[in-house]
Amino acid sequence: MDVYRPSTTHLRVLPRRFYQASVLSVARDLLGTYLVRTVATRDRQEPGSGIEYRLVARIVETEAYHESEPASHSYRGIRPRTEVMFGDPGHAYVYFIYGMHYCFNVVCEASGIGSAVLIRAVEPMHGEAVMRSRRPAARRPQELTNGPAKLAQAFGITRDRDNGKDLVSSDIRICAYRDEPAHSVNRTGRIGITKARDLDWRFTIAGNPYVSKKRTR
DNA sequence: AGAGCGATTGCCT
DNA sequence: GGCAATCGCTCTG
Repeated sequence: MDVYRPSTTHLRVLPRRFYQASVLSVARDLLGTYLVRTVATRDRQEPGSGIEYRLVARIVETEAYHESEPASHSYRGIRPRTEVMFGDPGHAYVYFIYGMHYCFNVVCEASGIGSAVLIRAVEPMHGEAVMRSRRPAARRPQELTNGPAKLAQAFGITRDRDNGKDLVSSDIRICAYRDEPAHSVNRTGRIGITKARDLDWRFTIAGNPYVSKKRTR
């Protein structure tokens, strides 16, 4: 049996309207879509000749955040850091946490409403070699991308470089795959937060080995 | 101005 | 399971 590896040519970029919906439905619907980073390099032998490669991974775990609940960065209103959460849907919100990690989010709902979906885990499909080189601490394949800061590292996502980027047209995009198989969704409480613990706003693809480990606490 | 802490990870026992 | 790393953001005074 062949390894399941979607062809890059059969990935189509999700349109703006996909993101202009309730944060909970977007968080659920992002499962089974593909995070794609296109990297342009320069050929050493022939300067000027364009070479590019792609990092592709399937989204398997998400969490919703909304201005109406205190666990969200947007709860305190518009600030320099949270400005993009209140901006147009379909853009990247990247924040810096614990003095050393970045996390990648997708802005959704209408402009003016502060909401975003945190991408917590993805399953690599293309470009594993590059991801491994960026994640030397990873012992097992799952450790490449089974956590929000891990996948940001694997994809080279940082605040300076990527915060505010348009996911419809920039070098970071999210795509649907034509022949993506159906999956079942689990819904649980969010990980690592202390506020609004009662909300089941975390979505995972049931049984996927790249779903992040749940830590006690 | 300063304290306290966070949507995490990796190393140690 | 415990805990250090490391700094931007928020709140308090």
